[in-house]
Amino acid sequence: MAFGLLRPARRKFGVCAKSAAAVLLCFRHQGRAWREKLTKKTCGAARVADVGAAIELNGWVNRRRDHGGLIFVDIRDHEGVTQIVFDPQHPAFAQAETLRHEDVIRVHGAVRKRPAGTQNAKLRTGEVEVAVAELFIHSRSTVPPFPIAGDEAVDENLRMEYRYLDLRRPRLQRNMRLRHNMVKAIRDFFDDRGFIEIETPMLIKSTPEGARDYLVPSRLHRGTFYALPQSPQLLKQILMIAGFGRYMQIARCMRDEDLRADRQPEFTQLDVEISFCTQEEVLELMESAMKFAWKRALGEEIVHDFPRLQHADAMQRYGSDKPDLRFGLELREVSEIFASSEFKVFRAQSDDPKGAVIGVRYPGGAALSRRDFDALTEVAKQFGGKGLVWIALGAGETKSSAAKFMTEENVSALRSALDAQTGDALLLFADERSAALAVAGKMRNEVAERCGLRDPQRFAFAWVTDFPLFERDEETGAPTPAHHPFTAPRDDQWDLLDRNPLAMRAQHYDLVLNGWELGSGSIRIHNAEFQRKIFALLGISGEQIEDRFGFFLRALDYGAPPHGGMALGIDRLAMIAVGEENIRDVVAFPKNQAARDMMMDAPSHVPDRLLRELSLQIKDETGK
RNA sequence: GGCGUUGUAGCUCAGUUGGUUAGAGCGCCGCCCUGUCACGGCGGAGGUCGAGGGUUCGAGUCCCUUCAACGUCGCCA
Repeated sequence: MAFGLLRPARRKFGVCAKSAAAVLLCFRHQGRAWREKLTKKTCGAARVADVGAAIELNGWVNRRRDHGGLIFVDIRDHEGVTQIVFDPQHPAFAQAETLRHEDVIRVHGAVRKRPAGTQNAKLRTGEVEVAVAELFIHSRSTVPPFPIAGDEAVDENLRMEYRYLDLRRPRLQRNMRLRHNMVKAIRDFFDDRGFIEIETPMLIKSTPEGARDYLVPSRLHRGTFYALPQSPQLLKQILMIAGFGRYMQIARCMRDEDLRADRQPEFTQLDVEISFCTQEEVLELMESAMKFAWKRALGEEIVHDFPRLQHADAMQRYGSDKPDLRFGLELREVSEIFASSEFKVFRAQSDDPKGAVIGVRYPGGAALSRRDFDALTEVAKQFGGKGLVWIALGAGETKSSAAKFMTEENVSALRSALDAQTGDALLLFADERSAALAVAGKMRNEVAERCGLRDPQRFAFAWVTDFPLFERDEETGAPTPAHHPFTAPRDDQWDLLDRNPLAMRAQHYDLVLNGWELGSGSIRIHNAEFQRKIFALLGISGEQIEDRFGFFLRALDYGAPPHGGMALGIDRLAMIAVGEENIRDVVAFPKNQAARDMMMDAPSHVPDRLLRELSLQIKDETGK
């Protein structure tokens, strides 16, 4: 153990009198002229054209190759890696022998061409190297808990606890840079088109609907709370009323809900709002913004218009309001095939107008074993299904979990309905129509995943339009907003509000990318009277309306322009663009699944003094 | 809150039907090495097998409880 203590202590004072003397010696040797020509460069900069130049490099020790008589060190910074060479005759050699991973150094030296045959094509700087004249050690690193130089898999616990080290690694360096480029492109795009970025407050009023609010207790008004914004929705509408016309913001939003791979409690939205606009204008603008960002940040030209699907159409064809259009495998309703079937479960759904039998094709699925299909059935149950019936269209024979009930006519009708070929399998789901579509839609994605059809290098954007204005609350049966209560219905449908609100279509649109919902937008209600009617329909009393939304309704009373806009999840956008499957990999300091910051260890207890100032008292930490 | 996966050296992992002293690669430490670039060679240190309990002559391995991370359902207007 004594040795273990001695060693770091010695290294900590590595910049000793002896090496300082060596530095002086070095400068005397090189002469003043050389020193004056010294230019500072990044570690990704040196090229053959720089040969002979005197340069300064600062960075981390990425790798060290000690040949005893000759030491190579790869020095790394945000721009790249350069090989530096220590010659045994040089005074800095002894110091170079003490360098370890992640030590931070500065070197002065001469760029020189590498000897023939020793160039490294993997490095941008690989044709040259720097012959070190002087070494200065800015700081030493203890041995990192995981390797920094590569991108090998590391436990998420460790990565988040040592986030600054994880961020040093190539993958997150690349991800954060690409995210920046994308956001920069978006800002430039909107700036060019006359939008201005306006910041909206983080401390706002809690409004009842939607996600759970993060609350901030007020010291000056004890017993009351600010809420952190779930989105700047009402503020941006008020900015339209305030006459700003074209607003955008890269806005932080907070929602206190459970996390997922694509959800963090705080996240970033591209928030856009425009006065005097139509839905069509918003779609065209946002589509152009995406194309511009893709070109600038990824160098990829998206030439085709984004496909547009009506909500009902998306549900019927893909069983989802965020269909993944990288592949086909459309769902087909095959209810009528079972109209006179012996198969009671399917016939019941076929006969019931609310029921349906939905089929999905599984390319090459006939090769699956019974056991595989059993496992697939379990997956279907996890997706909320009652199960599934499978038909394997083998070359020799057709097998099925419902072979007893399946006639040859049934099979051939299904086969043609689903455009299936020999070697495919068919998966059938019978349930209430919306439930059957939902399960089949999830299974469609699952099948595509298994067939390798979800290529992360492909980007399939799509618009989903004509959402219903309201959905039926599953518990109470009452109408509840499909989007939010400020969404305008189609202009020709206001008369339905009193008669049949659930039939109303909204001027509401979603942008979808590779099966992820990137964001939603709508044309908003700009008439206080209509807005009051919507609140009333949602069962909010007059008193509550005044208490929660009074400020907003008053604003609407002073001449509100027609307006609409959209909000896009920047984190998700970046995640998909860089090909990650987890949002944490495009966020510098993410929270874990339990919403903890593992690096800072937040949230944490606070001193009683702070609580007293806020008139707060913790009653029971277990929350029971 | 429910369900699932994972947890063995600093890291990534292996560990057979329960059986002697728990292994490998990388990293780390020491010595050697003048053209490497995942440098190489020789030697060495390093383990609460997530934690607790149980079954057993004997548990990394079987059972129960629990903790953590991740995924997912609920939730996310």
